[in-house]
Amino acid sequence: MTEQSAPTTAASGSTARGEQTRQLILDTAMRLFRERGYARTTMRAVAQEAGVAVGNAYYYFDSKEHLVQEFYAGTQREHRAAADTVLARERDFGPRLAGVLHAGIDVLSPYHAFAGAFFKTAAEPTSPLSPFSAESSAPRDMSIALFREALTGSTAKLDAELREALPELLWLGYMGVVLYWVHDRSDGQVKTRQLIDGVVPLVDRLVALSRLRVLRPVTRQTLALISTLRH
Amino acid sequence: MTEQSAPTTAASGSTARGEQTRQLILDTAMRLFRERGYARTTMRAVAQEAGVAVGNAYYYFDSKEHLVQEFYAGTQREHRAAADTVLARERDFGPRLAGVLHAGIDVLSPYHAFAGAFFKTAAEPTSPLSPFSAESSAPRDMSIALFREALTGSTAKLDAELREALPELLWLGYMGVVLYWVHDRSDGQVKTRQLIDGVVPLVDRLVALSRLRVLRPVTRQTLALISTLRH
DNA sequence: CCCTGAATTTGAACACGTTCAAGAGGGGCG
DNA sequence: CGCCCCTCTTGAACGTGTTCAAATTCAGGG
Repeated sequence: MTEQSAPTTAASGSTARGEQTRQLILDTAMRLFRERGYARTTMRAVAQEAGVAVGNAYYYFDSKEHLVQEFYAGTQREHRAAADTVLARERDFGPRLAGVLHAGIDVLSPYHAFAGAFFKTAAEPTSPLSPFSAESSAPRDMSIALFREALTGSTAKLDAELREALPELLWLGYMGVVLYWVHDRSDGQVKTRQLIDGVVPLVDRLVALSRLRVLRPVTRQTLALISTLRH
Repeated sequence: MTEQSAPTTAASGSTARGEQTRQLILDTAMRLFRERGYARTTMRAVAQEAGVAVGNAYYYFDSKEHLVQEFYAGTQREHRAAADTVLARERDFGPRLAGVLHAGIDVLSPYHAFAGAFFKTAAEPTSPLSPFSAESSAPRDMSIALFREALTGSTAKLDAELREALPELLWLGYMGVVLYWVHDRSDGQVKTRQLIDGVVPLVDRLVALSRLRVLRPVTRQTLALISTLRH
Protein backbone atom coordinates (compact mmCIF):
# COMPACT_ATOMS: atom_id res chain seq x y z
CA MET A 1 0.00 0.00 0.00
CA THR A 2 2.95 2.35 -0.42
CA GLU A 3 2.78 5.30 -2.81
CA GLN A 4 3.36 4.93 -6.54
CA SER A 5 5.84 7.11 -8.36
CA ALA A 6 2.99 8.47 -10.48
CA PRO A 7 2.25 12.21 -10.33
CA THR A 8 -1.18 11.57 -8.82
CA THR A 9 -1.31 10.91 -5.11
CA ALA A 10 -3.64 8.30 -3.68
CA ALA A 11 -4.65 10.42 -0.70
CA SER A 12 -8.06 11.55 -1.88
CA GLY A 13 -10.58 9.30 -3.57
CA SER A 14 -10.74 11.43 -6.70
CA THR A 15 -7.57 11.02 -8.70
CA ALA A 16 -7.34 11.46 -12.46
CA ARG A 17 -10.46 10.23 -14.20
CA GLY A 18 -9.05 7.01 -15.55
CA GLU A 19 -7.28 5.75 -12.46
CA GLN A 20 -10.01 3.25 -11.65
CA THR A 21 -10.06 1.97 -15.20
CA ARG A 22 -6.32 1.52 -15.09
CA GLN A 23 -6.51 -0.48 -11.90
CA LEU A 24 -9.39 -2.56 -13.25
CA ILE A 25 -7.41 -3.49 -16.33
CA LEU A 26 -4.34 -4.32 -14.27
CA ASP A 27 -6.26 -6.50 -11.82
CA THR A 28 -8.02 -8.32 -14.63
CA ALA A 29 -4.75 -8.95 -16.42
CA MET A 30 -3.07 -10.29 -13.28
CA ARG A 31 -5.98 -12.60 -12.61
CA LEU A 32 -5.92 -13.97 -16.15
CA PHE A 33 -2.15 -14.36 -16.04
CA ARG A 34 -2.52 -16.49 -12.93
CA GLU A 35 -5.45 -18.47 -14.33
CA ARG A 36 -4.28 -19.07 -17.89
CA GLY A 37 -0.62 -18.16 -17.94
CA TYR A 38 0.97 -15.28 -19.79
CA ALA A 39 1.04 -16.58 -23.35
CA ARG A 40 -2.55 -17.78 -23.33
CA THR A 41 -3.89 -14.52 -21.98
CA THR A 42 -4.73 -12.32 -24.96
CA MET A 43 -5.06 -8.57 -24.77
CA ARG A 44 -8.51 -9.00 -26.30
CA ALA A 45 -9.47 -11.28 -23.41
CA VAL A 46 -8.11 -8.82 -20.84
CA ALA A 47 -10.07 -5.99 -22.44
CA GLN A 48 -13.26 -8.01 -22.72
CA GLU A 49 -13.12 -9.29 -19.13
CA ALA A 50 -12.42 -5.79 -17.91
CA GLY A 51 -15.31 -4.47 -20.02
CA VAL A 52 -13.28 -1.99 -22.05
CA ALA A 53 -12.04 -1.73 -25.62
CA VAL A 54 -8.70 -3.28 -26.45
CA GLY A 55 -7.28 0.10 -27.39
CA ASN A 56 -8.12 1.39 -23.95
CA ALA A 57 -5.73 -1.08 -22.35
CA TYR A 58 -3.04 0.37 -24.57
CA TYR A 59 -3.90 3.84 -23.41
CA TYR A 60 -2.80 2.89 -19.90
CA PHE A 61 -0.09 0.34 -20.66
CA ASP A 62 2.40 0.62 -23.49
CA SER A 63 2.41 -3.09 -24.13
CA LYS A 64 1.48 -6.48 -22.75
CA GLU A 65 4.97 -6.70 -21.29
CA HIS A 66 4.47 -3.47 -19.40
CA LEU A 67 1.70 -5.19 -17.50
CA VAL A 68 4.41 -7.52 -16.29
CA GLN A 69 6.48 -4.56 -15.16
CA GLU A 70 3.66 -3.53 -12.86
CA PHE A 71 3.75 -7.02 -11.46
CA TYR A 72 7.47 -6.60 -10.91
CA ALA A 73 6.98 -3.37 -9.00
CA GLY A 74 4.15 -4.85 -6.97
CA THR A 75 6.06 -7.90 -5.81
CA GLN A 76 8.97 -5.61 -4.99
CA ARG A 77 6.77 -3.74 -2.52
CA GLU A 78 5.44 -6.99 -1.07
CA HIS A 79 8.97 -8.29 -0.74
CA ARG A 80 9.93 -5.24 1.26
CA ALA A 81 6.97 -5.68 3.58
CA ALA A 82 7.51 -9.41 4.07
CA ALA A 83 11.23 -8.96 4.69
CA ASP A 84 10.73 -6.18 7.22
CA THR A 85 9.05 -8.46 9.75
CA VAL A 86 12.05 -10.80 9.65
CA LEU A 87 14.60 -7.99 9.76
CA ALA A 88 12.92 -6.52 12.82
CA ARG A 89 13.36 -9.80 14.68
CA GLU A 90 16.77 -11.17 13.71
CA ARG A 91 20.26 -9.77 14.39
CA ASP A 92 22.59 -12.41 12.95
CA PHE A 93 23.60 -11.96 9.34
CA GLY A 94 22.84 -15.53 8.22
CA PRO A 95 19.22 -15.65 9.37
CA ARG A 96 18.64 -12.11 8.14
CA LEU A 97 19.88 -12.98 4.66
CA ALA A 98 17.94 -16.23 4.62
CA GLY A 99 14.85 -14.33 5.72
CA VAL A 100 15.11 -11.82 2.90
CA LEU A 101 15.66 -14.56 0.32
CA HIS A 102 12.81 -16.72 1.57
CA ALA A 103 10.53 -13.70 1.71
CA GLY A 104 11.28 -12.98 -1.93
CA ILE A 105 10.37 -16.50 -2.98
CA ASP A 106 7.29 -16.44 -0.74
CA VAL A 107 6.00 -13.40 -2.55
CA LEU A 108 6.68 -14.85 -5.98
CA SER A 109 5.20 -18.28 -5.23
CA PRO A 110 1.65 -17.71 -6.50
CA TYR A 111 3.09 -16.74 -9.87
CA HIS A 112 5.47 -19.63 -10.42
CA ALA A 113 3.46 -20.94 -13.36
CA PHE A 114 3.77 -17.78 -15.39
CA ALA A 115 7.05 -16.53 -14.00
CA GLY A 116 8.82 -18.03 -16.98
CA ALA A 117 7.32 -15.41 -19.23
CA PHE A 118 8.35 -12.82 -16.71
CA PHE A 119 11.94 -13.92 -16.92
CA LYS A 120 11.76 -14.13 -20.67
CA THR A 121 11.15 -10.42 -20.97
CA ALA A 122 13.59 -9.71 -18.18
CA ALA A 123 16.45 -11.37 -20.02
CA GLU A 124 16.34 -9.17 -23.08
CA PRO A 125 18.91 -6.39 -22.62
CA THR A 126 17.17 -3.94 -24.95
CA SER A 127 13.94 -4.28 -23.01
CA PRO A 128 13.19 -1.64 -20.39
CA LEU A 129 11.93 -4.53 -18.26
CA SER A 130 15.36 -6.05 -17.80
CA PRO A 131 16.35 -5.92 -14.13
CA PHE A 132 19.68 -4.50 -15.27
CA SER A 133 18.23 -1.69 -17.38
CA ALA A 134 18.23 1.98 -16.49
CA GLU A 135 14.43 2.01 -16.51
CA SER A 136 14.30 -0.62 -13.78
CA SER A 137 16.81 1.17 -11.59
CA ALA A 138 14.16 2.23 -9.08
CA PRO A 139 12.92 -1.25 -8.14
CA ARG A 140 16.45 -2.60 -8.44
CA ASP A 141 17.81 -0.01 -6.02
CA MET A 142 14.98 -0.77 -3.63
CA SER A 143 15.82 -4.44 -3.79
CA ILE A 144 19.53 -3.80 -3.25
CA ALA A 145 18.63 -1.59 -0.28
CA LEU A 146 16.87 -4.60 1.21
CA PHE A 147 20.09 -6.60 1.14
CA ARG A 148 22.08 -3.67 2.43
CA GLU A 149 19.73 -3.52 5.37
CA ALA A 150 20.11 -7.24 5.99
CA LEU A 151 23.85 -6.66 6.22
CA THR A 152 24.20 -3.36 8.06
CA GLY A 153 21.53 -4.23 10.59
CA SER A 154 23.40 -7.39 11.50
CA THR A 155 26.20 -8.09 13.94
CA ALA A 156 28.51 -9.25 11.14
CA LYS A 157 31.96 -7.70 11.17
CA LEU A 158 33.64 -7.06 7.87
CA ASP A 159 35.92 -4.83 5.88
CA ALA A 160 34.48 -1.38 5.10
CA GLU A 161 35.10 -1.79 1.38
CA LEU A 162 33.40 -5.17 1.27
CA ARG A 163 30.52 -3.87 3.33
CA GLU A 164 29.95 -1.27 0.64
CA ALA A 165 30.06 -3.65 -2.31
CA LEU A 166 28.42 -6.74 -0.86
CA PRO A 167 24.74 -5.70 -1.05
CA GLU A 168 24.86 -5.48 -4.82
CA LEU A 169 26.53 -8.87 -5.00
CA LEU A 170 23.87 -10.33 -2.74
CA TRP A 171 21.19 -8.89 -5.02
CA LEU A 172 22.95 -10.51 -7.97
CA GLY A 173 22.94 -13.78 -6.07
CA TYR A 174 19.24 -13.27 -5.43
CA MET A 175 18.70 -12.93 -9.18
CA GLY A 176 20.46 -16.27 -9.49
CA VAL A 177 18.16 -17.79 -6.89
CA VAL A 178 15.15 -16.49 -8.78
CA LEU A 179 16.53 -17.95 -11.99
CA TYR A 180 16.88 -21.29 -10.24
CA TRP A 181 13.36 -20.95 -8.86
CA VAL A 182 11.93 -20.29 -12.29
CA HIS A 183 13.43 -23.54 -13.51
CA ASP A 184 12.60 -25.43 -10.33
CA ARG A 185 10.04 -28.16 -11.07
CA SER A 186 10.16 -29.80 -7.63
CA ASP A 187 6.99 -29.91 -5.49
CA GLY A 188 6.32 -26.47 -4.08
CA GLN A 189 9.76 -25.50 -5.33
CA VAL A 190 11.36 -27.18 -2.32
CA LYS A 191 14.71 -27.30 -4.02
CA THR A 192 14.90 -23.54 -4.16
CA ARG A 193 14.38 -23.52 -0.40
CA GLN A 194 17.20 -26.01 -0.04
CA LEU A 195 19.37 -23.85 -2.24
CA ILE A 196 18.76 -20.86 0.01
CA ASP A 197 19.30 -22.81 3.22
CA GLY A 198 22.47 -24.32 1.84
CA VAL A 199 23.98 -21.23 0.29
CA VAL A 200 23.36 -18.79 3.12
CA PRO A 201 25.68 -20.50 5.64
CA LEU A 202 28.33 -20.63 2.93
CA VAL A 203 28.06 -16.93 2.25
CA ASP A 204 28.00 -16.26 5.96
CA ARG A 205 31.18 -18.24 6.50
CA LEU A 206 32.95 -16.75 3.50
CA VAL A 207 32.16 -13.25 4.69
CA ALA A 208 33.67 -14.11 8.03
CA LEU A 209 36.70 -15.72 6.40
CA SER A 210 37.27 -12.73 4.11
CA ARG A 211 39.14 -11.03 6.96
CA LEU A 212 41.65 -13.85 7.16
CA ARG A 213 45.16 -13.16 5.94
CA VAL A 214 45.11 -15.88 3.24
CA LEU A 215 41.93 -14.57 1.69
CA ARG A 216 42.72 -10.87 1.80
CA PRO A 217 44.30 -10.81 -1.67
CA VAL A 218 41.32 -12.60 -3.15
CA THR A 219 38.93 -10.16 -1.52
CA ARG A 220 40.99 -7.20 -2.72
CA GLN A 221 41.16 -8.50 -6.26
CA THR A 222 37.45 -9.19 -6.34
CA LEU A 223 36.58 -5.70 -5.18
CA ALA A 224 39.03 -4.17 -7.65
CA LEU A 225 37.48 -6.15 -10.49
CA ILE A 226 34.00 -5.03 -9.56
CA SER A 227 34.99 -1.39 -9.48
CA THR A 228 36.67 -1.79 -12.88
CA LEU A 229 33.57 -3.29 -14.41
CA ARG A 230 31.32 -0.64 -12.97
CA HIS A 231 33.22 1.99 -15.09
CA MET B 1 32.99 -26.97 -41.91
CA THR B 2 32.54 -29.82 -39.48
CA GLU B 3 29.91 -32.50 -40.00
CA GLN B 4 26.29 -32.02 -39.02
CA SER B 5 24.63 -34.37 -36.58
CA ALA B 6 21.94 -35.14 -39.18
CA PRO B 7 21.48 -38.74 -40.29
CA THR B 8 22.52 -37.85 -43.82
CA THR B 9 26.23 -37.58 -44.47
CA ALA B 10 27.61 -34.77 -46.56
CA ALA B 11 30.02 -37.00 -48.45
CA SER B 12 28.00 -37.52 -51.60
CA GLY B 13 26.14 -34.75 -53.35
CA SER B 14 22.79 -36.49 -53.10
CA THR B 15 21.40 -36.24 -49.60
CA ALA B 16 17.69 -36.17 -48.85
CA ARG B 17 15.92 -34.04 -51.40
CA GLY B 18 15.26 -31.05 -49.23
CA GLU B 19 18.61 -30.81 -47.51
CA GLN B 20 19.81 -28.02 -49.78
CA THR B 21 16.59 -26.10 -49.31
CA ARG B 22 16.93 -26.44 -45.57
CA GLN B 23 20.46 -25.10 -45.65
CA LEU B 24 19.46 -22.26 -47.98
CA ILE B 25 16.72 -21.16 -45.63
CA LEU B 26 19.04 -21.37 -42.65
CA ASP B 27 21.81 -19.38 -44.30
CA THR B 28 19.37 -16.73 -45.48
CA ALA B 29 17.87 -16.42 -42.03
CA MET B 30 21.28 -16.07 -40.38
CA ARG B 31 22.30 -13.39 -42.86
CA LEU B 32 19.11 -11.43 -42.29
CA PHE B 33 19.44 -11.81 -38.51
CA ARG B 34 22.91 -10.28 -38.73
CA GLU B 35 21.84 -7.53 -41.14
CA ARG B 36 18.52 -6.50 -39.61
CA GLY B 37 18.43 -8.08 -36.19
CA TYR B 38 16.09 -10.80 -34.99
CA ALA B 39 12.88 -8.88 -34.41
CA ARG B 40 12.99 -7.02 -37.73
CA THR B 41 13.57 -10.16 -39.74
CA THR B 42 10.17 -11.53 -40.73
CA MET B 43 9.61 -15.10 -41.75
CA ARG B 44 8.09 -13.72 -44.95
CA ALA B 45 11.32 -11.91 -45.67
CA VAL B 46 13.38 -15.02 -45.01
CA ALA B 47 11.17 -17.06 -47.34
CA GLN B 48 11.21 -14.41 -50.05
CA GLU B 49 14.98 -13.93 -49.96
CA ALA B 50 15.48 -17.67 -50.00
CA GLY B 51 13.04 -17.95 -52.91
CA VAL B 52 10.61 -20.31 -51.21
CA ALA B 53 7.12 -20.08 -49.78
CA VAL B 54 6.73 -19.12 -46.15
CA GLY B 55 5.18 -22.46 -45.34
CA ASN B 56 8.26 -24.21 -46.63
CA ALA B 57 10.39 -22.61 -43.97
CA TYR B 58 8.03 -24.11 -41.42
CA TYR B 59 8.42 -27.49 -43.01
CA TYR B 60 12.08 -27.49 -42.03
CA PHE B 61 11.97 -25.43 -38.85
CA ASP B 62 9.28 -25.67 -36.21
CA SER B 63 9.40 -21.97 -35.46
CA LYS B 64 11.39 -18.80 -35.86
CA GLU B 65 13.03 -19.55 -32.54
CA HIS B 66 14.18 -22.92 -33.78
CA LEU B 67 16.28 -21.09 -36.34
CA VAL B 68 18.07 -19.62 -33.34
CA GLN B 69 18.67 -23.09 -31.95
CA GLU B 70 20.59 -23.97 -35.08
CA PHE B 71 22.68 -20.90 -34.45
CA TYR B 72 23.29 -22.14 -30.93
CA ALA B 73 24.47 -25.52 -32.17
CA GLY B 74 26.64 -23.91 -34.83
CA THR B 75 28.48 -21.59 -32.48
CA GLN B 76 28.95 -24.52 -30.14
CA ARG B 77 30.92 -26.35 -32.83
CA GLU B 78 32.92 -23.23 -33.64
CA HIS B 79 33.66 -22.75 -29.95
CA ARG B 80 35.04 -26.26 -29.74
CA ALA B 81 37.27 -25.66 -32.75
CA ALA B 82 38.52 -22.28 -31.56
CA ALA B 83 39.20 -23.57 -28.07
CA ASP B 84 41.09 -26.62 -29.27
CA THR B 85 43.94 -24.56 -30.68
CA VAL B 86 44.45 -22.90 -27.30
CA LEU B 87 44.10 -26.12 -25.35
CA ALA B 88 46.75 -27.78 -27.52
CA ARG B 89 49.21 -25.05 -26.62
CA GLU B 90 48.70 -24.24 -22.94
CA ARG B 91 49.24 -26.42 -19.86
CA ASP B 92 48.44 -24.07 -16.96
CA PHE B 93 44.86 -24.03 -15.77
CA GLY B 94 44.46 -20.24 -15.75
CA PRO B 95 45.45 -19.62 -19.38
CA ARG B 96 43.50 -22.69 -20.49
CA LEU B 97 40.32 -21.43 -18.83
CA ALA B 98 40.86 -17.90 -20.13
CA GLY B 99 41.43 -19.34 -23.59
CA VAL B 100 38.18 -21.26 -23.59
CA LEU B 101 36.22 -18.26 -22.32
CA HIS B 102 37.76 -15.83 -24.81
CA ALA B 103 37.18 -18.31 -27.63
CA GLY B 104 33.52 -18.48 -26.73
CA ILE B 105 33.15 -14.71 -26.87
CA ASP B 106 35.20 -14.57 -30.10
CA VAL B 107 32.75 -16.90 -31.78
CA LEU B 108 29.73 -14.99 -30.54
CA SER B 109 31.08 -11.55 -31.42
CA PRO B 110 29.57 -11.14 -34.90
CA TYR B 111 26.14 -11.72 -33.42
CA HIS B 112 26.27 -9.31 -30.50
CA ALA B 113 23.57 -7.10 -31.98
CA PHE B 114 20.97 -9.82 -32.12
CA ALA B 115 22.23 -11.93 -29.24
CA GLY B 116 19.69 -10.25 -27.01
CA ALA B 117 16.89 -12.06 -28.79
CA PHE B 118 18.87 -15.24 -28.47
CA PHE B 119 19.04 -14.85 -24.72
CA LYS B 120 15.41 -13.90 -24.55
CA THR B 121 14.35 -17.30 -25.83
CA ALA B 122 17.04 -19.00 -23.80
CA ALA B 123 15.71 -17.62 -20.53
CA GLU B 124 12.27 -19.15 -20.78
CA PRO B 125 12.29 -22.41 -18.83
CA THR B 126 9.44 -23.98 -20.79
CA SER B 127 11.25 -23.38 -24.05
CA PRO B 128 13.28 -26.26 -25.51
CA LEU B 129 15.86 -23.62 -26.38
CA SER B 130 16.77 -22.95 -22.77
CA PRO B 131 20.39 -23.95 -22.11
CA PHE B 132 19.12 -25.79 -19.04
CA SER B 133 16.42 -27.79 -20.83
CA ALA B 134 16.55 -31.49 -21.58
CA GLU B 135 16.39 -30.74 -25.30
CA SER B 136 19.58 -28.69 -25.14
CA SER B 137 21.46 -31.34 -23.19
CA ALA B 138 23.60 -32.32 -26.19
CA PRO B 139 25.18 -28.90 -26.82
CA ARG B 140 25.29 -28.25 -23.09
CA ASP B 141 27.19 -31.47 -22.43
CA MET B 142 29.57 -30.64 -25.26
CA SER B 143 30.18 -27.25 -23.72
CA ILE B 144 30.74 -28.70 -20.26
CA ALA B 145 33.16 -31.21 -21.78
CA LEU B 146 35.14 -28.26 -23.07
CA PHE B 147 35.59 -26.96 -19.54
CA ARG B 148 36.37 -30.42 -18.23
CA GLU B 149 39.11 -30.64 -20.81
CA ALA B 150 40.48 -27.25 -19.79
CA LEU B 151 40.74 -28.59 -16.25
CA THR B 152 41.90 -32.19 -16.68
CA GLY B 153 44.45 -31.28 -19.33
CA SER B 154 46.06 -28.79 -16.99
CA THR B 155 48.71 -29.13 -14.32
CA ALA B 156 46.29 -27.94 -11.62
CA LYS B 157 46.16 -30.12 -8.53
CA LEU B 158 42.89 -30.45 -6.75
CA ASP B 159 40.59 -32.69 -4.76
CA ALA B 160 39.06 -35.57 -6.74
CA GLU B 161 35.54 -34.60 -5.76
CA LEU B 162 36.03 -31.00 -6.77
CA ARG B 163 37.66 -32.07 -10.02
CA GLU B 164 34.48 -33.96 -10.83
CA ALA B 165 32.08 -31.13 -10.04
CA LEU B 166 34.05 -28.11 -11.19
CA PRO B 167 33.48 -28.33 -14.97
CA GLU B 168 29.76 -27.86 -14.60
CA LEU B 169 30.34 -24.90 -12.31
CA LEU B 170 32.72 -23.40 -14.83
CA TRP B 171 30.08 -23.81 -17.53
CA LEU B 172 27.60 -22.06 -15.25
CA GLY B 173 30.11 -19.26 -14.82
CA TYR B 174 30.48 -19.13 -18.58
CA MET B 175 26.71 -18.64 -18.88
CA GLY B 176 27.16 -15.73 -16.51
CA VAL B 177 29.90 -14.29 -18.69
CA VAL B 178 27.66 -14.59 -21.74
CA LEU B 179 24.87 -12.86 -19.85
CA TYR B 180 27.28 -10.04 -19.01
CA TRP B 181 28.41 -9.92 -22.63
CA VAL B 182 24.85 -9.64 -23.89
CA HIS B 183 24.37 -6.56 -21.71
CA ASP B 184 27.85 -5.18 -22.43
CA ARG B 185 27.56 -1.90 -24.33
CA SER B 186 31.25 -0.99 -24.20
CA ASP B 187 33.23 -0.66 -27.46
CA GLY B 188 33.87 -4.10 -28.88
CA GLN B 189 32.62 -5.48 -25.58
CA VAL B 190 35.97 -4.75 -23.96
CA LYS B 191 34.46 -4.98 -20.51
CA THR B 192 33.59 -8.61 -21.03
CA ARG B 193 37.25 -9.24 -21.83
CA GLN B 194 38.22 -7.47 -18.64
CA LEU B 195 35.72 -9.58 -16.74
CA ILE B 196 37.30 -12.75 -18.08
CA ASP B 197 40.86 -11.59 -17.44
CA GLY B 198 39.93 -10.50 -13.95
CA VAL B 199 37.87 -13.48 -12.94
CA VAL B 200 40.13 -16.24 -14.22
CA PRO B 201 43.03 -15.52 -11.83
CA LEU B 202 40.52 -15.41 -8.99
CA VAL B 203 39.09 -18.80 -9.89
CA ASP B 204 42.59 -20.14 -10.38
CA ARG B 205 43.64 -18.95 -6.95
CA LEU B 206 40.49 -20.19 -5.24
CA VAL B 207 40.93 -23.63 -6.76
CA ALA B 208 44.45 -23.71 -5.40
CA LEU B 209 43.30 -22.46 -2.00
CA SER B 210 40.49 -25.02 -1.82
CA ARG B 211 43.02 -27.58 -0.54
CA LEU B 212 43.87 -25.36 2.42
CA ARG B 213 42.70 -26.51 5.83
CA VAL B 214 40.59 -23.37 6.51
CA LEU B 215 38.68 -23.73 3.28
CA ARG B 216 38.08 -27.46 3.37
CA PRO B 217 34.74 -27.19 5.18
CA VAL B 218 33.52 -24.60 2.72
CA THR B 219 34.52 -26.78 -0.21
CA ARG B 220 32.85 -29.80 1.35
CA GLN B 221 29.66 -27.93 2.04
CA THR B 222 29.56 -26.52 -1.45
CA LEU B 223 29.96 -29.92 -3.04
CA ALA B 224 27.34 -31.41 -0.74
CA LEU B 225 24.89 -28.66 -1.66
CA ILE B 226 25.42 -29.23 -5.34
CA SER B 227 24.81 -32.94 -5.07
CA THR B 228 21.65 -32.25 -3.07
CA LEU B 229 20.31 -29.90 -5.71
CA ARG B 230 21.09 -32.29 -8.54
CA HIS B 231 18.62 -34.82 -6.93
C1' DC C 1 5.43 -45.21 -69.86
C1' DC C 2 2.22 -44.77 -66.20
C1' DC C 3 0.99 -45.25 -61.29
C1' DT C 4 1.53 -44.77 -56.42
C1' DG C 5 3.01 -43.04 -52.21
C1' DA C 6 6.03 -40.20 -49.86
C1' DA C 7 8.56 -35.95 -49.59
C1' DT C 8 8.26 -31.38 -50.54
C1' DT C 9 6.11 -26.89 -51.66
C1' DT C 10 2.49 -23.59 -51.83
C1' DG C 11 -0.16 -19.50 -50.17
C1' DA C 12 -4.44 -18.28 -48.21
C1' DA C 13 -6.24 -18.06 -43.62
C1' DC C 14 -6.01 -17.53 -38.54
C1' DA C 15 -4.88 -15.46 -33.96
C1' DC C 16 -2.46 -12.31 -31.76
C1' DG C 17 -0.04 -7.75 -30.29
C1' DT C 18 -0.26 -3.24 -31.59
C1' DT C 19 -1.64 1.32 -33.87
C1' DC C 20 -4.46 5.10 -34.98
C1' DA C 21 -7.93 8.16 -36.65
C1' DA C 22 -12.15 9.24 -34.97
C1' DG C 23 -15.30 10.19 -31.49
C1' DA C 24 -17.41 10.83 -26.54
C1' DG C 25 -17.37 12.97 -22.20
C1' DG C 26 -17.04 16.82 -19.28
C1' DG C 27 -15.12 20.86 -17.09
C1' DG C 28 -13.78 25.81 -17.48
C1' DC C 29 -14.55 30.29 -19.53
C1' DG C 30 -16.73 34.10 -21.98
C1' DC D 1 -25.69 28.65 -23.10
C1' DG D 2 -21.97 27.87 -26.53
C1' DC D 3 -17.43 27.03 -27.31
C1' DC D 4 -12.98 25.00 -26.59
C1' DC D 5 -9.74 21.77 -25.05
C1' DC D 6 -8.06 17.97 -22.67
C1' DT D 7 -8.76 13.29 -21.06
C1' DC D 8 -10.45 9.13 -22.12
C1' DT D 9 -12.60 5.47 -25.17
C1' DT D 10 -13.58 2.98 -29.29
C1' DG D 11 -12.87 -0.74 -32.77
C1' DA D 12 -11.39 -1.43 -37.37
C1' DA D 13 -7.04 -2.25 -39.58
C1' DC D 14 -2.09 -3.60 -39.93
C1' DG D 15 1.95 -6.66 -39.58
C1' DT D 16 3.51 -10.67 -37.61
C1' DG D 17 4.28 -15.80 -36.48
C1' DT D 18 2.06 -19.90 -37.48
C1' DT D 19 -1.12 -23.57 -39.51
C1' DC D 20 -3.06 -26.49 -42.94
C1' DA D 21 -5.37 -28.56 -46.75
C1' DA D 22 -4.27 -28.82 -51.26
C1' DA D 23 -0.96 -29.02 -55.08
C1' DT D 24 3.43 -30.42 -56.94
C1' DT D 25 7.57 -33.14 -57.54
C1' DC D 26 10.02 -37.25 -57.78
C1' DA D 27 11.79 -42.10 -57.24
C1' DG D 28 10.94 -46.58 -58.20
C1' DG D 29 7.87 -50.59 -59.28
C1' DG D 30 4.71 -52.66 -62.64
